[in-house]
Amino acid sequence: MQVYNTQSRKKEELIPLDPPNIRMYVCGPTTYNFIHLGNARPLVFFDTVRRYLEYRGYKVKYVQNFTDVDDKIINRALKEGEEPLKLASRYIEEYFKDADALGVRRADVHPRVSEHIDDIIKAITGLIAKGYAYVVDGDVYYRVEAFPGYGKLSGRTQEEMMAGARVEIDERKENPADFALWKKAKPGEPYWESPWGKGRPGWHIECSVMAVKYLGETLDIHGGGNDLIFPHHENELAQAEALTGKPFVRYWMHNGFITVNNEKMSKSLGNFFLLRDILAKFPPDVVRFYLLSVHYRSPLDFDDGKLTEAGKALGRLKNTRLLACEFIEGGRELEKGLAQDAFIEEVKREKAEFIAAMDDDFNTAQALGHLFNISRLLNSYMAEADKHDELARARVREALHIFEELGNILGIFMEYKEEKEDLWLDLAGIMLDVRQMLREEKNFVLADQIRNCLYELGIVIEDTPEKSRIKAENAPPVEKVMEKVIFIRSELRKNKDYARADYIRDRLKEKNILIEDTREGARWRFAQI
RNA sequence: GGGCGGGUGGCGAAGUGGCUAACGCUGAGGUCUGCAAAAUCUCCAUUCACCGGUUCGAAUCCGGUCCCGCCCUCCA
Repeated sequence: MQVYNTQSRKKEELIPLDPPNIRMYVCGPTTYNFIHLGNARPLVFFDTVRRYLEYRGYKVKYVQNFTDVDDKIINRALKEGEEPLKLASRYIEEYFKDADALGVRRADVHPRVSEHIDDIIKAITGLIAKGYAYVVDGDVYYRVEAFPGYGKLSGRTQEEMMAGARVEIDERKENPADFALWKKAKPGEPYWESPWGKGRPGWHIECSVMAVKYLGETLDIHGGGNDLIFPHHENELAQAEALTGKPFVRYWMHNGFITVNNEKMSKSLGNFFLLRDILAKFPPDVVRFYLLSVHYRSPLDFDDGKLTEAGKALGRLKNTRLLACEFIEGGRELEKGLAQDAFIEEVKREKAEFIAAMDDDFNTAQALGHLFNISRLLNSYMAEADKHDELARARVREALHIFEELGNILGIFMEYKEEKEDLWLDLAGIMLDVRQMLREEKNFVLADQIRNCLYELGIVIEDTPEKSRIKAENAPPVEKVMEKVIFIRSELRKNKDYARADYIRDRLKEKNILIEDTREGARWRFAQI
């Protein structure tokens, strides 16, 4: 496998320190708000990396931190009159709601800064002892000059950084590039006791400490957004290597930014999208699919139109899955080997190419292309094949198995909570049955009226030789569906088709719905039990 | 100012020396269908920002020009 390493700026063969183990650390959010789309990209991408590495036989230990001690949290807590740590922990819970929705698996460890203050103090003490840090009036700074490799990740020299530096110069620092390991607490701020007085950790030290604590002195993969390269990861590296004397990370991976109308997403521009708001408009699998449809190192532009398009594209894949499931329904499992033929061979070729694409620096966009190819192969095969042929079913079963296996690496085949029990489906089913009767007696006018009624509710009917199927993006409210049912029944009565009108009434009764005909029209209610 | 990355069809987006430049969306036509929908088939870039160069051969390598994004400040 090839992995692009930010530090060397080229793709390198992935060789873990201790195969088959892979130790992976990804920087998690600072929890002072709901996460936004920009947070979602690394989440989904590195979750996919993890799934793929596991698929390839690696044993992955995955750690993702929460920064729950930070100036932004303190400021926000101050405004809202809440305890900073409580606020942070509240948003950690909210974080999990969003991440779960996107199908992001929980990390093996989710360490929090607030629970590692002792480790951090120990690390800072060690850095001071080794001459890599110094104390100034309750603050502790990292001595950049003492670490010769400083700048090797972001690829810049200290002189270069000086050139365009906009950092205000703190006269107490030995060198303007020195950064805080420990910050003295101002009045009213939360603090922990330390050898240097009351204070809290600086921004970068927590990751070095927690990564080493849970994964060892050398990680295989360390990931995060592009913007973390400098200063965050540069500083993490400087701290960790100064302390351990070992290489901190073998492969640095960074994802590109999300833009909105080709502008960086930022609060000042007012083009900030909370994941929560997006998930209110689009299903989570569509969001996940969209994030993976562009190579992770490229910028990804966001707008509703693009997500709508992604929804259609993903719909193709999901439809294939549905068709294939229908095709193999009820069939027996055939022995392997029997099913081999040119079709299966082609599917396997696409699978091999999918894997080749993922092996090449996790090229999810290209991998998706091969998934679409399998989709087309399957659809074509099913269109030609006889679903009563056991052999054909066995082949479809095998192809579907491959299709789902690959889709699950990307995490785009989410199982929605079962809607089978939903009342609207029963109601639509009754309508469908009535429509079928009407079609059989060639009453297409009314049959089409039923289809249109359902369509207005967002329910699509597709007729096949065997049966008709119902699809809906979102479950329509029962009241709306009942409105249509009553309307159709009244049309039937107008046509003096009382048998069918009664049929509807009887079927509804089975579902505990009573119809009462009045002079003004019918009304309905749930039967008392 | 310094550093990094990028400009591919109507749109999105892969491809980094040689197969017909993937794949998705959109559009056109055909098959299927009572009609639809879904599915399927065919078509839609002689061309990869521009100009030079290297090479038998370049979207892909080199040089230059123009444009865009990101980092250098909290940020995923």
